[in-house]
Amino acid sequence: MDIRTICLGVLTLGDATGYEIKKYFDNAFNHFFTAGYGSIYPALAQLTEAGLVTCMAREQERRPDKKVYSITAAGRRHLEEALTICPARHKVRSEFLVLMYFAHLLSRERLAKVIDARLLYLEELIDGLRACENDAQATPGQRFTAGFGIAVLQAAADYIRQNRHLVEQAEPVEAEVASV
Amino acid sequence: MDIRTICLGVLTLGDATGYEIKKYFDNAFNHFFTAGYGSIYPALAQLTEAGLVTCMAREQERRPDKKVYSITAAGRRHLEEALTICPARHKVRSEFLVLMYFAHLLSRERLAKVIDARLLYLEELIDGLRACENDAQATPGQRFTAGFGIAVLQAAADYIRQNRHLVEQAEPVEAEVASV
DNA sequence: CATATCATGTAACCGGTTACATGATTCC
DNA sequence: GGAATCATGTAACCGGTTACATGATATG
Repeated sequence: MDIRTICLGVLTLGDATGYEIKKYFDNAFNHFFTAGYGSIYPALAQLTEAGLVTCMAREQERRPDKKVYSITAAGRRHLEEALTICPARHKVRSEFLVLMYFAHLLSRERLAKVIDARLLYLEELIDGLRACENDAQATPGQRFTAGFGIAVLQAAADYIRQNRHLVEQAEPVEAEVASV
Repeated sequence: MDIRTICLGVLTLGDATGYEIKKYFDNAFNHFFTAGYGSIYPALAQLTEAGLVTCMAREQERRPDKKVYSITAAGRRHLEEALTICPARHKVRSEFLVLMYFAHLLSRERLAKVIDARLLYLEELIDGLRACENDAQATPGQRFTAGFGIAVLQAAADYIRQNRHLVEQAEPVEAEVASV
């Protein structure tokens, strides 16, 4: 599944500009999918070319024209097809956990800093998700994914707090200069 | 942080071949970092060229020569530096959660199948991690990351079981043909 | 006065994935 | 007999990231 498909999905929730779609990635999808303007604008251009969305330019003074995209009937069909055949993977790429795995190669300061920063960030994310979950307007899917994020991120934070001693109490390796 | 750095890290745990390093990615790193041969072998070649590892070829009959890699002193220094300056991100890319977010666009069958498959896979992963966690030989970092995986994946599985009704009980959208 | 928001886009780059190529041995 | 394991590698591809380009308005 690529970013095009997700843009199409967002447009089923209402017409939107690229700028507005980006906000979905920053807010709702924050904890499970990311995309920058460098992906979204080209995706929208490709969708337009393929006839899966239409674009209405609204002139604005002293600003780039606002381009409001709408999904077409062909776009809806395409989206349903895509959501039916795409694999349902869940991929994690965690430099944080790599650092924990090799914790014995890090200085105590670095280790503590990395862990503290991670905990701080997790709390931020969780706070953001609570707002989504409590939104009365949210669809079931939106509530489910927000709740999922809260549950999983909270479990991560709890685990880190309760087990950081495992890596922090171990002796850091002194780059083979320890003896002699 | 790229795959080169992780290969270097694995080699601090003992000499290894590319094939053996792949096993780390498949077992220990499974839940937080992936890499295929197409990434590992070129990484090892680049590390060798940079003098960060050395390579001893062991001849084998009727098989490609086994190449055993060892980290050098320069490699250790490079690794420590890399682990000190690299960002500690944790990135998720979940097609599964995208599907849940747009659950109302999926058929009931598809939705149930996706959820069941995810639960099954989560249990598999957790079982694999328990073996790592209980390994008496494991370093603190290895135990920490395995425990982390168990905690987080278990939380995910529990959440899905307890809340799948949120998305499964909602009416699927009938592609705007519902009325008329 | 500086930062955030609104608003769109392009081009180069990079790194990882996938597919291909080869082939014997051992276990079920 | 078929699948899994051992064992290494290359080349094309693709998709997402980063950096660049532009610039007014509103908020603190």
